[in-house]
Formats: sequence, structure tokens, C-alpha cells
Amino acid sequence: MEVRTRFAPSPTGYLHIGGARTALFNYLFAKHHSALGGGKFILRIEDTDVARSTEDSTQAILDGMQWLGLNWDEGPYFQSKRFELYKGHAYKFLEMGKAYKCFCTPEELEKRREEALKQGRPPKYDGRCRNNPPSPPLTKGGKEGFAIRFKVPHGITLVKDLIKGNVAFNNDEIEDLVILRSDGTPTYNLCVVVDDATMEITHVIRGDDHLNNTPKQIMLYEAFGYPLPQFAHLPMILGSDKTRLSKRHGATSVMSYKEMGYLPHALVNYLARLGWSYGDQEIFSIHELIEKFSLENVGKSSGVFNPEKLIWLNQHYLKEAKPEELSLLLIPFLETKGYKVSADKRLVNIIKGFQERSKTLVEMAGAAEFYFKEDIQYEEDAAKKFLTPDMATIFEILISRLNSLQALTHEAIEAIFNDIINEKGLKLGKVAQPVRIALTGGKVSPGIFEVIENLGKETTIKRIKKAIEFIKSRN
RNA sequence: GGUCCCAUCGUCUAGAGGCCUAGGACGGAGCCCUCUCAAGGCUUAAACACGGGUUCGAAUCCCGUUGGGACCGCCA
Repeated sequence: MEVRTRFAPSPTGYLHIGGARTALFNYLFAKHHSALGGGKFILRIEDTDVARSTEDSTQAILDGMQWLGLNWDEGPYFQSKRFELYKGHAYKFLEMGKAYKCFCTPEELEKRREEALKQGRPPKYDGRCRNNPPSPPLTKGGKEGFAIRFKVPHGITLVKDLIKGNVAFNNDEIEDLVILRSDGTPTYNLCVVVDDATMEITHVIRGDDHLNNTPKQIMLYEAFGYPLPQFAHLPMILGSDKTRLSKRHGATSVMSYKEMGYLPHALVNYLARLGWSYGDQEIFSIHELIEKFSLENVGKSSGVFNPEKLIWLNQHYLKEAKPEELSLLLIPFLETKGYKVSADKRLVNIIKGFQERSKTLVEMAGAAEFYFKEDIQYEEDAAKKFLTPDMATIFEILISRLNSLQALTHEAIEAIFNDIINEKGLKLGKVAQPVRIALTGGKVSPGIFEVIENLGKETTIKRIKKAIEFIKSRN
């Protein structure tokens, strides 16, 4: 049988880190099996809450998934377009006597819940409408004035979870859940079951915050006579204080990582290793993830989101990336800084110098700025320390020798520097560092020969001349 | 409060009763390399929550305690 997984977010916000990992695991599981013969990854938008769902959120989720490369094989399906299907199921229950009309108003329910909580009783629906006769009208026009509740049978419901193992629930602890609201709209538990069953989902992989819902859903499957999917409940992702990851822990939206200059694969690799492992391996290509992913190697305990490790992975992939590919990714970041740059050979060469020095594309764009600026500013302390009077003559020599150079190659530049330090009896650092300040304005940059090469003869000489003037004006 | 889940370095984790003097990775510390910063190389500190069992033998199995988390909606 073909493996079919799904990611089913509700469009009430952006795609966040936790959702992305759930989507990733579903994707990897399906693709793993698709390589073995059959596997589909389905996207379904759970927008039954009309008040909170927005189209912007749907788009944001789609964008996030596309950026991560989590391409779905089917969908997106929208629950809002399937209301009649759910309603039909609810009314079928009514006819079968497996559900009943509940005339309690939300206000009454809320009041009773509060009272129960105050008295230390479980805030469970008391079932007072349970024995209402299945009276007509069984209208389907909406605004029924009553909700439909599922009649939870007595007994024990066993969840056979692929990650958590067997978990038994006593049905008496579970209240008769509303499956159709009094405004005629279906609720979550009804929709998931109807959808997962009719979409023939074989593996429901989701956060373990849903574990407590699972017995309810199993009862619905059984009441409908639908075959049960396999369940796999993933442990939660926590923030540094070990509570559920949320905005106050910092960036949680997937797209904010794009904006911060992360590579999508770095995030994918990080998320894959958060809760899943494959021996001691840390670095995985997407191909390897698909090949090696299995639910058996998913851990049971929740994990803390660690931005430091994500940064390390990002740096790693920045280092490994082809500079040509990076140039395309870097351009937007340079543009937001106001530089119009094209993806040419020069940009590629520039990038090579920053691949081992940047943690993010944002950082890279910042560090590379001196290449594109018309006028550079000196860092105050750097200028004071390195643009000293004795450097003026060395700068003059440098200018004349660079001027006489035919081609500005790395080797030729290095030879010039070597000659100068040998003649003057200096160490390379004594010359390189002042030149670095003169050319970049700061104390940190790629290798100085490389900087000169990429800057070009004209700009290099112009900036050194400016440094000489600066030195003279100061003394 | 009730129900459920979870428990190895600060963090992510390896570990399927003897291979464990507990391994790897991030982060930390130190050293080397070096034109700066990185990268890289080497070294190092750092954990089986606690208490009982079971067993010749337990990080691993069982029970309890403690701690953490999730869920208890006409949200999803």
C-alpha cells in the first residue's frame, strides 16, 4: 500500500519552526517510502475556524514550505471547501444514534466549566443533553440552534503510537465532544478524521500536543467504520526555558530565517536533527535525509531549539556552497543595503573571500560592503593605530609598484608585498594591516592580496592615496 | 486540579543488560597555524535526576519519588 502523509496547518499565522519540523518529518517519511515504491506528501489547510483563518497566513505557510523545499504531491486542500462532507458525517451520526443534539449555549457551558474548576471537579461536559430524543428537524441549513455532540462510548481506547508506544485512555475521562457547532460549522476532531480517512492518509505524523486528541479521533474512525491510520506523535520543540517554543524565545517564523540570511538547507538539516538522529552524523544532504529517515530513530523527549547550532550549520553550508549559487542569493541582501550589483565573475570572486568568514548572508553582505561603497569610512581606533606617519612612504612605494604592474594577479601583488617587507625589514603584518584599513576601513577582511585583486588597481590606488592624505592631515 | 507524555554533558544526541573508564556534535576553555578575522588541526572541562527492586552484571528492564512538558473549548 502506498504511504500517504500529510501536513495540516491552520492558517492563523506564519509557518513556524515547530510546524516546519512536522512538515519536514512528514515529507521525509513520504519521500523515503516513495523511493521504496510509493509515497505521497499531502498539504491540507485546516481553515474551519472562519474567524481566525486568513488568506495571508495560507500564503505565508505555502511560501515557507516552498522556501524549505518541502514540495507537496497533492493539495493544498482546504477544509473550508469541504463543509458539506463533514456535515453529512455529523448528521449520519445523528441518524445512527451515535451523536445527539446539544442545546446548551456556549455561555452556559463556560459558566459550568468555571464552577467545576472552582470546586476542583474535572471541567467536563456533564452530558445533560445526551438523552435528548433524536427529534426533527434534521435540517442542514445552518443556524440550527443546537450543536451536535458525539456520544463517547464506555471502554478503553488504545492509541498504538509509532513513537510513544501503546497509550491507553479511559473513555470515561473524555467528554462528549462537539462535532458540529450550532452555526453549522464542523469542528477540528470531526474534520481531521473525515479528511484523513477520505484522503486515505496512512500515517498521521504530528506534534505530541495532539496525543490527547487521538483517542477521540480513534472513536470517530471506529464509529464511521473507517480503517485506522498509524499514528506517530513527535515530541515538542521547546525554547531555552524549556517551555513550548514561542515568539518570546526569538524568531520562530521560518521566513524570518530567510530574512536573517540563513540557507534553507541549513534550517532543514538543523530541524531534522532536532528529535531525530542517525548515529553520530550531523551533516545530511536532502537526499541522505530521505534515504536515512525513519520513525524508529525519532526520540521521545522534547528538545530545546538551539540557535547556536543552527548558525554553525548555516556557516557550514555557506562554506560548502558554490560561490556562483551564493551570488544569486546574496544580491537581494546587497540591494537592501542600497547596492546595485550584478552576478558576475567579480561578485563570485568577492564571495569566495567571505564564505569562510560569514555566518549568514546578512553578515556576508555587511562584510562585503567596502567593495561596493563609493567612499569608505575608517574605524576610529583602527585608523589611529595603523594609519601612522611612517606608513606614508610605504604607501607611496606600494602605489608606484602597483601602478607599474601589468596584471593585478594574486601572485604579483604578493611579490610586491614581499619585496617591500624584505627591503624594509618588516613583518608582513606591519604592512598588511595598515593597507587593510586603507582599503576597507576596518581591521577585518579577507586576505589583503585578494582584496586588492578584487578591488582593482584604480580603486586600490585611489584609496591608498586617500589614506596618505589622511595621515598627512592628522600630523 | 484531572488525564497523558517525557527524563544521558549547558544544548542536540549515540547507547536495544556486559563492547561504557558513557561516544559524537554545537557552545566554552587552551594550544597550533596565521597579514586581520575566520576557517582548519590538536587538546580539554562537562552528563546517565533520585530511591528501591530484577539480574552474576543496569545508563539500558520494573516500581516509586522528584522534576519538566502537553492537553483538558461550539480553537486547531
